[in-house]
Amino acid sequence: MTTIRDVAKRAGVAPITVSRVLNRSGYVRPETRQRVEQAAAELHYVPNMLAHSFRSHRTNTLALVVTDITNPFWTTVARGVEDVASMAGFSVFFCNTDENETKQAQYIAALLRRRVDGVLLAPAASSGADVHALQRQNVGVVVLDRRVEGVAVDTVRGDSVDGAFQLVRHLTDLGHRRIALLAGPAGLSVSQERAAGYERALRAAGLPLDPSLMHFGAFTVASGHAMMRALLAHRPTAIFAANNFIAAGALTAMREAGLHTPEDISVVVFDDLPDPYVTTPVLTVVAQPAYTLGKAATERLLERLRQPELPVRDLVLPVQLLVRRSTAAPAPQ
Amino acid sequence: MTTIRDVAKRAGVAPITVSRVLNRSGYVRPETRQRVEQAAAELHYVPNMLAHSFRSHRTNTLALVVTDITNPFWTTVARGVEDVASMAGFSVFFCNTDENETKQAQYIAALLRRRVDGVLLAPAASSGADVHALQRQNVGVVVLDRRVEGVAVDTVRGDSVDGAFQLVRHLTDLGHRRIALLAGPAGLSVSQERAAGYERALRAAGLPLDPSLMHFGAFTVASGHAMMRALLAHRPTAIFAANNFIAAGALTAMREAGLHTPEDISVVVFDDLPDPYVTTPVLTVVAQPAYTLGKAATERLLERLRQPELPVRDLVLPVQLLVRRSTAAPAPQ
DNA sequence: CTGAAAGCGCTTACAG
DNA sequence: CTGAAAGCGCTTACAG
Repeated sequence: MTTIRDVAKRAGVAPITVSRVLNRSGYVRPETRQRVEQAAAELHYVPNMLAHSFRSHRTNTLALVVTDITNPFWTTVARGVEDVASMAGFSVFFCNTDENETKQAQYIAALLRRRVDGVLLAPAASSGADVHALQRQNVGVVVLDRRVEGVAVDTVRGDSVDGAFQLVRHLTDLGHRRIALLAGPAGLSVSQERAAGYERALRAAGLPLDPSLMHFGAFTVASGHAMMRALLAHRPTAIFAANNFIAAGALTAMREAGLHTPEDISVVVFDDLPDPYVTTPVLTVVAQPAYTLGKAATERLLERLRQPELPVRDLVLPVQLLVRRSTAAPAPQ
Repeated sequence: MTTIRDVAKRAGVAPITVSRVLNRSGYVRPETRQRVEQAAAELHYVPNMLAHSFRSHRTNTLALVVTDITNPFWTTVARGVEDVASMAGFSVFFCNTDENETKQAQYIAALLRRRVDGVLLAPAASSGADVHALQRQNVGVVVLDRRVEGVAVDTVRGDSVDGAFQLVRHLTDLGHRRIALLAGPAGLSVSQERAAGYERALRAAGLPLDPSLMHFGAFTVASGHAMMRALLAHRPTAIFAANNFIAAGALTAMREAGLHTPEDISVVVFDDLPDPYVTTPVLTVVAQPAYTLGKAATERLLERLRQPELPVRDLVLPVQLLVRRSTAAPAPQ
């Protein structure tokens, strides 16, 4: 394996000069630079980034920790992250926690051992412990999609309260009075905020909160299915699903019960499903700018790596209501 | 930052003994082991994996290079990879090439600098150059989904010829005679093999090959849309889409032209769309065992890292035909 | 603009 | 079962 010393020898310079050329650090005479570059090329020199990182305390590595890599929302976020990172010369570890705190803690521990420069974290729980562990070791952190308690940390997320409010107001405007909420885990800020938007819209329409219509579960197809089944006896005329996978499960449960949308029950959803999956978009949704979210979060993280003293910022991105034919006025009683 | 020396000092042993305890390498007296473990815990010692990797020439890192992280097929493969890798103590870099050879070469170069132990590669082109570059530096390689020319390398993939044959035979059995092929890039083995299965099924039914019904493009929604538009003038009664995204584009083009499936045109597709996206599965598809594919490929890679002299193997996984209501007999002329 | 020396934090290769 | 010495391939911190 050829090393920086071999290159230096062939170019007739000291190793440190080769290092300066390769990293564009410090001044090198153009003539010298060229000799070094030629020597490196001739020897097919492959820099050992491990040695570089070990010595310089910089790995040029980020990690993206998400809760479900199977969800197109996160896949799209991942593309935004990947594009910005690779453009800046960073590689990205992807970690999938399945909304599991233990898995998350294990990943964070592994990332600390690997000395990643920064982490983009979609937290599986609202505890700030893992974020704190990272910050204590000087790892940059940006929290995605959800908020975390007890630590000062950059956050980039969509506007859950407003998105939920818009969706549910659309239903109340259509005349619905029995609107159910199918939310994610009760402990997550996104669930709470989407529930808050739901409640605000009901109040604005002068409707009472009915606890039998409000369900918390998980952001999965299975949970959406289970919540919808439990709900059917309470005869809602419309449902608000707090994410796309919950909606998918709920729709399956409706179909199994012989119910159609919007004739029997109107459906609105937080999070769109991208193009390839739905050739005919049906669901009324609030679309989050997922790619932009990944991009903005990564840019913020890189910024923070350059300037660690930057004041913490909570960036809330606007969401967009897309009305489609899954909603209609309720059937007359 | 506490180091292995600090731990050694506190435990009253030499650094190498700490190393042996932490890596479970070599014999250590249980008593000594315990003292070391306690010291490490008390000091909140975080091993520096960079130093470890640098010295031992082992990074415990893999990379998964795919062509489109947005496609649920690859997402599911990724889960299989991630699960096996993390269980074995490996972290995974995810790289997305967008079927772009240049991007792929850049990623491979970066992975070489990072000294990953192994790479799972879904090649963007049939050239074996990048595989060869990895092998030359003693990086383990398993090729996914597609074959590559001119190098001996492990391969794990679905049975494209048979899957295509089954789908198209299903159409010929229904009585279709004008069956179109919407394939991916002409240069990829998957495209060629799916075209070969298509041709074999037509021959088996005594049908001629009609070049005006055979189109090659890309594995994208846009390409499927464009190919379908070009095709409409030729009045096929059925189409075989070589992947799910091509099908999605084709269906949109059909809808824009006022055509329905299966009344106007029957549709069969290589690759399923997973649960959440289609509450009512409609398309007749061949489903690949994507999770198993990722799992099997990663297991094979880890095996090869342990035994580099293993003979090369081409593992072809069976696929499964799922008949659904996107297919019917052609309308009488 | 360039270089000699030291050292990052581990593991390898011996030795006992 | 345990340890002293050397070294992995770079960059840091000086020096000139």
